[in-house]
Amino acid sequence: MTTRARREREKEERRQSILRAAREVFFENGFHRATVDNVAERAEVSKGTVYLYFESKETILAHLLLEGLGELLGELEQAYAADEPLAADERLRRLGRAYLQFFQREPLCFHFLMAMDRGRFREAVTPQVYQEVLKASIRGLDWVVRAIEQGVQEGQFHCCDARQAAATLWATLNGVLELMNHPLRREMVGVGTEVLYRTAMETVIQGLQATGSTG
Amino acid sequence: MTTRARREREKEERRQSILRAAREVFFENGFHRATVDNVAERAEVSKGTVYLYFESKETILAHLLLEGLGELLGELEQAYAADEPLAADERLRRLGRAYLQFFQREPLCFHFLMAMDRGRFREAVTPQVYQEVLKASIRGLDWVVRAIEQGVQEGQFHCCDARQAAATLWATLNGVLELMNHPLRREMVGVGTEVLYRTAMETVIQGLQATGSTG
DNA sequence: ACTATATAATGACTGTAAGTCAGTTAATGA
DNA sequence: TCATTAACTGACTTACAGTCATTATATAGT
Repeated sequence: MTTRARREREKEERRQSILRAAREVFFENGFHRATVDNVAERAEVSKGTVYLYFESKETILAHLLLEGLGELLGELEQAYAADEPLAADERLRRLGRAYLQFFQREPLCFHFLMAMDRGRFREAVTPQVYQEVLKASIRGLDWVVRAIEQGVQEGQFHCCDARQAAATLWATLNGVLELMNHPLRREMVGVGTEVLYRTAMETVIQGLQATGSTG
Repeated sequence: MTTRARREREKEERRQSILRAAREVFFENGFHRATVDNVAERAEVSKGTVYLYFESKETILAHLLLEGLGELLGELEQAYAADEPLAADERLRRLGRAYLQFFQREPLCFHFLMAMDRGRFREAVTPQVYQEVLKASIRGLDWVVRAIEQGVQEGQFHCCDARQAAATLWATLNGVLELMNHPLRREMVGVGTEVLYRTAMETVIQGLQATGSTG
């Protein structure tokens, strides 16, 4: 009975084609202007079918985010690893840059990641999906934690708690991305994303290197 | 013709009472679950009247945000000023704390401030209102810039561009607030808002104090 | 006091889009 | 071939933002 296997494969393909359609439609029109009917049309299925595969419009976006986070994790791993042995601060720079570049490339992911905790989304997405997103975030943060722990062992960093320090860096990068997301905000700071990113990164790294550091 | 003046005062009172009603309803049910009918009912007017005073549901929220930002600016001013002369780092700590406490007290404001740049809101709010929010943000940031400039002059801080450094601190605090906004994220970092705030603040301050600082 | 005019307020109505479900179609296996 | 199950459909329901023709109220002139 190999039919079962084929059936499942076909279902997975449908699912993927709906996700692909959604990615296109959400990207073209923005999430809130895109309709589920648009997605259904693009995927060449009926609206009912879309709801057979996903519980809500927000859930579709959540699964796009999960795909994206999987990719990001791979890129963070690559950034962490290196042919030659690396100093901890250099590892952090590489991780930070990978993070920044990923979300500049995938603005949908960033938007949803940031909006996930809020009203409409928090309610529309099942706890399982939410947990998966968190798990991915934690795995991402772990690369930063690891780099910082290396720095502490090598005597380059002086923070008490590597996880807190990692969270600080993470919060900073998110803040920078959020701040730089809109042209008017950018104007307000009077400097481009790249420059602010570098400033923020170096400031935090130097904070970690300072003796008597708190984190 | 003093009637004109009274008329205008009455209109302003209506407006305020709608805003008050909206604040209550949005706070109780969350913005996305609250309906404009709810707001109208609470304010004891019809829905049509609400739309006579505000262009959209989002615009109401935007005006609540503007009210809040006005308050925040006052508190930042208070935090900056002091009876005795203060060191720059202490000024930054006071500003940061005021910022944190304000948004912990007014989660609606924080949510909207963060969501403002995104789809639905960006489109629903007129450029004027958006500009006003930005102007308030800039005025807030200016206090931080001022404190950092003081630190540079006193030789405590070593950054090239005070505005960039201020933006870094600002981004960091926003990131911390965002991160700590949800219980599950908090669990992920394994530490409370207060502790992460302090870590982040001290890390950035030490980064500014480090010689050869970038920002 | 009476009436014309302007201003403010109303709520039934419209439009849109998410989400549902009774019914249809297609595939599988006996 | 036919019965059974799984997959799919799209017209329908529901909910809510936003509109606008109509009604009510206040003001000013006579």
